[in-house]
Amino acid sequence: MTNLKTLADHLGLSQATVSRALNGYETVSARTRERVAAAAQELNYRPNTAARRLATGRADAVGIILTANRNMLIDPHFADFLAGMTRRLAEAEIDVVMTSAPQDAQASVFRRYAETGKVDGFVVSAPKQHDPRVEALLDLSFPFVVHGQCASDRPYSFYDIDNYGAFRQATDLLLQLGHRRIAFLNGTPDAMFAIDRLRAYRDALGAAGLPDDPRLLVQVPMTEETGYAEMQAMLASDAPPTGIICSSMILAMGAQRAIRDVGLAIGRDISVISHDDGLSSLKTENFSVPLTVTRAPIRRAGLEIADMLQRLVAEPDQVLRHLEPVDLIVRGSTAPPPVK
Amino acid sequence: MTNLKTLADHLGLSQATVSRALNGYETVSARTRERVAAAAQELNYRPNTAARRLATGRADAVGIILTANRNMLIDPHFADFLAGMTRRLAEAEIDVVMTSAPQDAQASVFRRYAETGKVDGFVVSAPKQHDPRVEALLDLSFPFVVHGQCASDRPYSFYDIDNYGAFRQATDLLLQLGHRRIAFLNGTPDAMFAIDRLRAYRDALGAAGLPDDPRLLVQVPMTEETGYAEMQAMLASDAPPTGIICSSMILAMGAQRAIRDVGLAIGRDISVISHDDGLSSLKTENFSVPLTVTRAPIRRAGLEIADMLQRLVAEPDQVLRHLEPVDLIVRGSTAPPPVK
DNA sequence: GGCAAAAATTAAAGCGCTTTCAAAGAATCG
DNA sequence: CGATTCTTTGAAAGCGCTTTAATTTTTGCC
Repeated sequence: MTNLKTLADHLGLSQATVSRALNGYETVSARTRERVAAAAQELNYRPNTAARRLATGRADAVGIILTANRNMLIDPHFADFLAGMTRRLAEAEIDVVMTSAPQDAQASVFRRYAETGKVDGFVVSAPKQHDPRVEALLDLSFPFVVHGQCASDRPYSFYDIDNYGAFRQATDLLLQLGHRRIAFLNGTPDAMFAIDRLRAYRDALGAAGLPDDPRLLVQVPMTEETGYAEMQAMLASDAPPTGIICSSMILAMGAQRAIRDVGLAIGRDISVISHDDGLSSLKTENFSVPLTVTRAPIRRAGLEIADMLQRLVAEPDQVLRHLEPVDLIVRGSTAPPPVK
Repeated sequence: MTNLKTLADHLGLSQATVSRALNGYETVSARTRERVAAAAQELNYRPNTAARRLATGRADAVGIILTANRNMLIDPHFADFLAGMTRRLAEAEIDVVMTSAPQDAQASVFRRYAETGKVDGFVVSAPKQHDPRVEALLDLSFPFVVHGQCASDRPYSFYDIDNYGAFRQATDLLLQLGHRRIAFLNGTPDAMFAIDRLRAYRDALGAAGLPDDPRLLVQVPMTEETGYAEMQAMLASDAPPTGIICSSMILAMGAQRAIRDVGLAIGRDISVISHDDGLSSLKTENFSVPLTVTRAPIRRAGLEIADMLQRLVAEPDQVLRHLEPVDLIVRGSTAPPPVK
């Protein structure tokens, strides 16, 4: 394994010059720079990462900490997001360092990774309303971007989609079509996005002068199974909804199955709107009836957060906020409620 | 940020002693060790990762390189695997370093990561039959574990499930039940596992004296959509299969949808067997008829590979091979073919 | 040709840790 | 009690790179 010294000796130059030549400094003559590049190639020289990190203080890496047991990675949303982010960071030769820690150890692991210099920045995924990870990183004033939002007194950088706007629009659409019994199949309210979406749903109903019926609000883990079970239960009740809004495609898939099971037709007997994160593994085409969706590709979040993180690492004392607008795409799954 | 020097000065000890105390060397007196531990706690000392790496030569990290564009991460199999591996490695304080590179640059990126000392080992996912990544790592004699197998002249470490055995069993089961038109919905034959499985399928048919009908063999990307489309096509043909074997649950989901669409009943009109990787997001319970499966939880692969990698890093000159047996679990989706 | 300024190069310090080798102190023993 | 061994600590040399400050070489100009 050739190191800088070997390479420098081979060239009859000092390590300093060789280092600068390889890092593209202008103070090195063009001729030397070429010679060095050629020799580096020939001797297959690769600068040692640890040494460079120690010297520069940069890790050229960002961290992601998975929650052990509650595996985010399994969540297709997260996988899609991570894939996008990793790809973008790779372009800048920045690694993604991943580890796993149980819920209650998260904040301290974040701190350790920051303090040992393993990474230059973090992305905080799936924030809770009051998130200790965010507070810990703020205390350290360590660069990080939250994917989503939380409720902190202090300013912090985040990328989020306009959850409120999206679900307000969705609910309003069903209201305008004449629906009065609109159900909401949401994620569990520990996640901030679920809280924002619920607020939008309630505001819309309130503005239309409708009470909100607790039987029409379901906040559950976003799996196909629960979507199926909850939809089934609602359809079996005295006063089933004529329209339903789902917080994710996965839930919508379950709901769709329940609806089909009882022989109802989506877009005729019952209207369905889902939020669509544009998951590559779950296209809207999968649904027999094209779905009306609020759409915000999650992959874009990965790309954008990669960029934000880089800017933040370069210049730590700024606060970056990005609120991505969400489109409402109206397709065949929404229609006026059937006349009784 | 307190460093070793500060801590040592604070204690009135040398850096050497403090370092040894923190790393649990026996040559340090118990009393000193405690004092040091207390002071480290108090001053919130964290050893700098880069410095430690430079000094020890270990990175305490293993690498994963995603293929840009063809995103493995999206594949729920891969996500499940990675989650398991990351968790296990985290127990040993080993990081997972992820990056992304286009197909044709993969081997060279592997090399760079090995040569710069960014990681101590690799896991090679989704191996092709002739895989340049494996050859590159063998050339470097760098520790790595292949998740799956490939065809190399040289010995290498791998973890694989017994694909041949599993699909031989599955095919034999259908044959024993009396099926004669058995279809195989496989992944694309660039992946080694698909090749092994196809061989098993063909051997089983051959041993039963059956010709293999090319119309019953489909090798496609493993998505729900293609599963649906291909099953639909087969069912619409002159001589539809009475039994079908699917290489993944995702394909089986698509097939199931196609079968249901034409009004057939799984386990009565048509038998279905799928391989089940035990994905946490896709339980066999999702299927209206409990599925007969060849089962090998992919999460176990993550755990086992994490262990193998650690052993390999500790002692590089060994070759580890693990062939995980696969269970055939017979449930309601298989039955004798319907009598005409 | 001589001198100042600019360009190119180098020596050496430093990043923060581990580890070898040496030294000092304590304990053992004849 | 001095010689010997064992235990504990310390000084200092790396690990392989970057970068500051100093030095040498070139260039430009009168």
